[in-house]
Formats: sequence, structure tokens, C-alpha cells
Amino acid sequence: MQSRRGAGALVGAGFADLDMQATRTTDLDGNDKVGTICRALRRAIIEQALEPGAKLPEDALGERFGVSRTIARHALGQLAAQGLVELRRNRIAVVATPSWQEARAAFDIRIELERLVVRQLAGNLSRAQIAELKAHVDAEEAARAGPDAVSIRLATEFHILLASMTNSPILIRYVSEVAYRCCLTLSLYSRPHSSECAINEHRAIIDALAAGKADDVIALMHTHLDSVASRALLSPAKPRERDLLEILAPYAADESGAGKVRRKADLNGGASE
Amino acid sequence: MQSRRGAGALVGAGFADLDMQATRTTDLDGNDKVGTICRALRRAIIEQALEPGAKLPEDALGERFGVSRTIARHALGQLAAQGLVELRRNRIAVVATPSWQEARAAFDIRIELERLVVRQLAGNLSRAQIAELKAHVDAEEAARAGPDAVSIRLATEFHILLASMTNSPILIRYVSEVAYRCCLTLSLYSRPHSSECAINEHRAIIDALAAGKADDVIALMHTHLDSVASRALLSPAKPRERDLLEILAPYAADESGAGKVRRKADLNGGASE
DNA sequence: GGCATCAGCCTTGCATGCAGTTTGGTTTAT
DNA sequence: ATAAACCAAACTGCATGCAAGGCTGATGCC
Repeated sequence: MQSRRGAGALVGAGFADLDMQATRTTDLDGNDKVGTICRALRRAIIEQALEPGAKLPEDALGERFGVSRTIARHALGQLAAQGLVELRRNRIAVVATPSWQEARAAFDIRIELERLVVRQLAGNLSRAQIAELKAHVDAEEAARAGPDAVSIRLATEFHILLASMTNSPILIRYVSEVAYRCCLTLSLYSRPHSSECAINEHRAIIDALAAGKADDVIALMHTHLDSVASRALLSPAKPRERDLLEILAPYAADESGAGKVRRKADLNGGASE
Repeated sequence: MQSRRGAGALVGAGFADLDMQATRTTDLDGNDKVGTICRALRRAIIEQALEPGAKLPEDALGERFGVSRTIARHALGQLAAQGLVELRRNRIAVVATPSWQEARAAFDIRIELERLVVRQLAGNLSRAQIAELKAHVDAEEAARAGPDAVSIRLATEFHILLASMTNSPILIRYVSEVAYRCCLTLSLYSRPHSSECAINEHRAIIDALAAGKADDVIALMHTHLDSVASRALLSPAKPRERDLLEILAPYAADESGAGKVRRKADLNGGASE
């Protein structure tokens, strides 16, 4: 046994069912144990089982996945390279907590990358591929009954599925990475997910892709991603649990006027600094 | 000591002067030993001291940099995540050898990303930043006398310098990564580097940025990168040492001409051993 | 009572050791 | 002589052990 104390940090985070699942994505990670941990952690992150800021001690990870710290450490390094984890020297790794500006930048990048995807794909999809896309959207539809986390993951994976049809490893990788990053930001800034419109937009994109109308697809994808970003990032700062100092600011100075809600949050809220 | 055989693989690769240099770039890598090795290796790769396909045994790396295999391994993992190194299970890591299609895709992505950069930067640069850019181009100019490798590196770093002025960590990172990848492909497919035009184009971009004419800058950057890509990737396939089968094809049927060059050494020797 | 100091544990940083896989040369059988 | 089999060295995959740095709670001082 190697755990000392931190094991508890992860135990409650909902790992029960995603240990060895390690399904597709693409091949952002290898096929070895490191890759397994990466996929499991990423999935936990994008499904919000691990919220931004959650601690990821090497010991606990290693114990949980039945590997040594060495491997857990390596996996954290990979996830850090993908921007999902923050690694500070001599400190416990944590799930990344992108700022609002970073989130916005990620969406901007994503829009450009996915423009490349649909530009290349428009009119070049096989019948089987179109069927696969439609099946995925059907799965999204079905998942509306389930938890939001799954809907969000499926919506993200729709875009990754699209990218994977380009057969361009680089494009696939960057789209995957940035899509996951965007997905991560949703858990930070987005209000309860409303997926119905996204699903319709996905269907529209598929139709336009099948019709081969490149310009239309590009426009559709752009507005789709833009609206996703807008829904997610509407308020320049809606720090859920991000900055303890900001959260507690309203409570800080009101020893007297107990009923008041001092909107200190506007400070970094409006200015979006 | 820990080297067994492969130590020699790297000794001849020109590491003498780039061990602990570990200059800026941005913060693609950490500040620790792993980051040091990453930066050194990346620099060796983009300066073509390590050609695509060169072997990178963990032992040799560790010995050369005075660290254990663990660290060397981690560094290789990071570089693999950035696409500069290829990692196959149970096999020696090698410098990445992107296909022509991948190279083209990398340039396409780069064009989009750098469009974001200049769009954001146009008209928003301080006097000091403009001076810094001009100084960099001057350095490029000065480096024309030196080896091509340095010119290529400086040209790449001009773009990274631009990106770093956006203050968007994500954009900086992706531009850096993809720029390095493109730089790597130059050593595969490009003919002897001709840098004079690139330098002029860089100056033009700076001027347009300073003038704040966003559309002009975007167009300039686009044509600049496009021409770089064209110069580099003009011939859809010019495999320098890539495909052993292709290289040896001419030699296949001539047992008679014995006085020819003893190509045995170039087989795997040209790259690493 | 409040604040600075400090000690001990938790955690990371890194090296080393062992086991399994690949490699390339040698041996052996045809 | 050729090709299959084999064997030893090299290399990777991974776990473990030790030292150093950060965090937490306790102690002492103001």
C-alpha cells in the first residue's frame, strides 16, 4: 500500500465506472497504462466528476488505477500538455481552471480549426460516415433524458467524430484537444446545459455536409460554435467556485449589515479582467 | 554509469552547445529538468542537428543530460505530445517524420492560428513591442551569414514571438507547437532554405501591424505562410531519407557497379548512429 | 487573544533495479 | 549457400526507495 492520506481526495469523485473503459477518442494517448489513465481522467473531467481545481495526487491516482506513481505522474504530464491539468512544481496537480479569457480564446481557436474540418469534409463524406454521424446525434437525442454530463460529453464527441473523418492526424488531435478544453470550461462558466438547440444544429450541419454546400456548412458551424460559446460564456465571469477570495468577498465586510448582498463580484465580473 | 550501447547514438548529433541553454520559447515546458531536456531536444530538432527518424534512446538522453532514464522518458513523452517525437511501444523513440499530407495540414492549421494572432495584434502593439519585433528581424538578417539552421529557427521564432504578444496562453501554445512542427517538416521536404524573402515579408507584416490595418496584416500573413508552405512543400514528395525502399530502388538492380558509394552507413547511420 | 515560528507529515522529484520485449548477429539445419 | 532458429545484448515498461520541498497544525511569544 502506498497511499498516505490523499487517497480520499479522489475516492468520492465518481471513478467507479470509468476505470478501464478507455474507449476510443482517437489516439491522443497511447495504448498503454498511461493512456488508460489519461482517458479515464479526461472523461472524468469533461463529465464534471472532477471539477476544475480538484486535486490529483499521484499517490491516489496510482492506487486507484493499480499502477505506480511513476505512471500516474506520466499521465498527469500528458494531460497537462493537453491543458486539462495544471502542474506546479512540488505541488499537487489540479484539474485546470482556465480563466474566462482563456476559455474565450479556446473557442476562437476551435472555431477556426473546425472551419478547416468542415471545409474539407463538405461533400466528401461517404454514406456510411453520414450514417455514423446521424447515429451519434441520435445518441445525443437519447441522452437528453440522462444526466447533463453525458449530454455535454456527447456533444463534444460529435465534433471530435467529425474531425476524425478528416484523416488528418494533426487536425484530429488539435480539434480533440481544444474541444475537450472548451468542454472543461463549460463546467466552469456555463449555466445548466440546454442541449436541444445544439442537437438541431448538429443535424443541420450533417445535412449541409451531405449536400456538399461548403460555404453553408462553414457558416453553420461558425454560428453553432459561436452560440455554444455565447451560451457558455455569456457572463464574462461567473466563477462557480473558482476564486475563493472573490466568492467570499461579499461576505467579508458585512459584520453589521447582515442581510445585504454586496455585489463585489462586479469587480472582476464586469471588467472581465 | 547506465549506458549500454546506445550512448553513441546521440554523441555525434551536435549537442555540445545546447545542453543547458534552455532559453525561453514560452512555457511549453516546465522549468525543471524535463523542460530543459525538452527545449534542448526541440532546438536540436528544429536546427536539424537531429533529423527526422533519428533515434532517441532513453539511456543515451539520460546520460547526455546527466539525469536518469525516468526524466528522459518523461521529456520524450512531452515532445511526443507536441508531435516532435514518435513513441512506439517497446521501441526506441525517434524524431517525428511527418508525411507530406501531415505537413500540409500543419501549415493549414498554422495559417488559421496565425490569422487569429495578427487579427488580435493589428493596431494593438506598443512601441516597445514593435521595436522588439524589428530587433528580431534584424537578428534574422544578421543570421543570414551563418548556417541555414539558425536562420530557419529564427524565422520560426519570429512567429512565436508574435504569438507571445497576444498574452493568450492557449494561442501561444498552439502556435508554438504547430510552428515547430512546420519547422520540422522543412528539414524533410524543403530545398536549401532561402530566407531573404521571408525576412522582407516579416518586415512588411510588422509595418502593417504597426499601421493597424488588420485586413492587410491578415492578408500579408496568409500569403507569407502560404509561400513558405509552397516553397517547402512544392514537390508533393521529396523524401530525403524517409523511405528506405524508395532510396534504394535505384541501387536495387546494379550489383555490377561496385565502385559506387558504400551506402551502408547511410542506411541508419545518416540519421542517428 | 492574536500572530509569528516551527516541527512533522504529506507529497513531489528523481534515481535505481528488475522483468519483459525487441534487435541483430550467429548458429544450425536443409 | 540459404533460410530458419536462436541467443545475448540493448532497450523499454514499470515499481520502489530515498531525499527534498511544501502544507498543517501546534507551540511559543507579544
